[in-house]
Amino acid sequence: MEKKIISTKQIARYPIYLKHLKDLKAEGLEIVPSPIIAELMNSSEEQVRKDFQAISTSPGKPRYGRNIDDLINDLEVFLGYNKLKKALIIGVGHLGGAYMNYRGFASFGLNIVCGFDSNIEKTKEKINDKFVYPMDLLEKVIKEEKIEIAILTVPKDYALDISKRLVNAGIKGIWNFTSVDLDELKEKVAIENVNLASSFALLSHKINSLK
Amino acid sequence: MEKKIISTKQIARYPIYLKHLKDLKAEGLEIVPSPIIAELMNSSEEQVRKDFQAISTSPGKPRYGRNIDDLINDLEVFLGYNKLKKALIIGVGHLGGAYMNYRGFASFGLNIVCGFDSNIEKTKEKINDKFVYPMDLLEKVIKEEKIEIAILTVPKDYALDISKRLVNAGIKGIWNFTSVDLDELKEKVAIENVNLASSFALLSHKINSLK
DNA sequence: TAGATTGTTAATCGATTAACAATC
DNA sequence: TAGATTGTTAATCGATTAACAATC
Repeated sequence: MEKKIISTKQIARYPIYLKHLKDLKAEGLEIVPSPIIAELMNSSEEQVRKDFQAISTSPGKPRYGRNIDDLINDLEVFLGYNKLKKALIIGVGHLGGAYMNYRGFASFGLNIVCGFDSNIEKTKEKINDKFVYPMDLLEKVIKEEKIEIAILTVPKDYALDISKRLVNAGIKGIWNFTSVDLDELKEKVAIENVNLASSFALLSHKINSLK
Repeated sequence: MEKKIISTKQIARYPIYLKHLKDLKAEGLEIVPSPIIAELMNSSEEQVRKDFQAISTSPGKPRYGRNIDDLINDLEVFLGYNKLKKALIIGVGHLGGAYMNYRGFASFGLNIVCGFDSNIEKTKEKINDKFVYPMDLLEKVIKEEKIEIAILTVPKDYALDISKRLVNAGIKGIWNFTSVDLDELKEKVAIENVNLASSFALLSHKINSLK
């Protein structure tokens, strides 16, 4: 089987497909034709078909569409939701604390093992049943627990130094919620930036366009 | 002057340019040539020039580059950071609460006026000096305070109904942190989605590619 | 069979990259 | 003047959209 090249735009769409498919399944649907999905995605049936072809293990059936269970399974396998991954949260401030409590990560197969914070006061009580450790235990915990992913929610002055420690300790991916540029590490670790400033710029521009 | 078409990708880049330019200014730089910026952005000098040309009010100078203060000012005007905009946070849970406390919004020109929550207990004390009001005051506050932007951090079952109320009350833009599809409202209001599932899918894919 | 939906191949569109003349 | 950087125009690249034959 030939491996298809999958663009970042496609990858960003797959979780949205999955959400819609689960909704349709909950409504009792068993077979989904691409025009139905295109409608929900505000896209075209051609794009839906190409996207599904790229990740599906079985072909669609002309005149019917695709089996919804197969498709959900293919998407979950592609997205890795079926494989459990251990993660930790670095910086248990307002945002980090919110993510300690967020239940939605479990649906990605993401298991938040614990948090880390440089403030000793924060390490004195559990959040959502998870320990918050002091920073000097970082390397030890990553290695012993075989943690793969770090959710980075620290103040920006600490972001780069801590990221280097994460890489050296064996972290495979950094989900970067700071505004700091970590690109110098991207040969050694997967980095995904969540940039509120970019997102807000898009909102502003849309507001101005609507006027 | 002819208006240039600016793509969403460009718009997402502008806040990142601004950050780098402010860093360079802090280091004492007064003139920036595009190769320097391209290096920081991990992009090409051609792209940098095109991006700046699209939003700048003055041309660059061959052999010198561009004046850093002019550029910062042009970017801030384009991004609307110089215009104060009132916003409110709907749903003061973990994430909404974190955003009530987040200081970074001020740099976008965003003034978080207050929060709203359906839980009466939450309305009894201020967060970061801001009131949390019960939901039945929503329309009144939006109109009296002339609020433009809503930051939506409610549980997903409430997202669509509340969004309709926001639109009817005159909100211009919804920054949607829920996983709910609000596209049916997009003719009436600007909507920008922050989708953690898509972002995480990109991280996972990068991790798998590095292996 | 007829027709809806599939998958493939070709055309279009848009963004990035390259080439190069203009200029301080 | 020489040369670095600009802005413009052309070429390339990639993703989306369109066209259409295949098929259940």
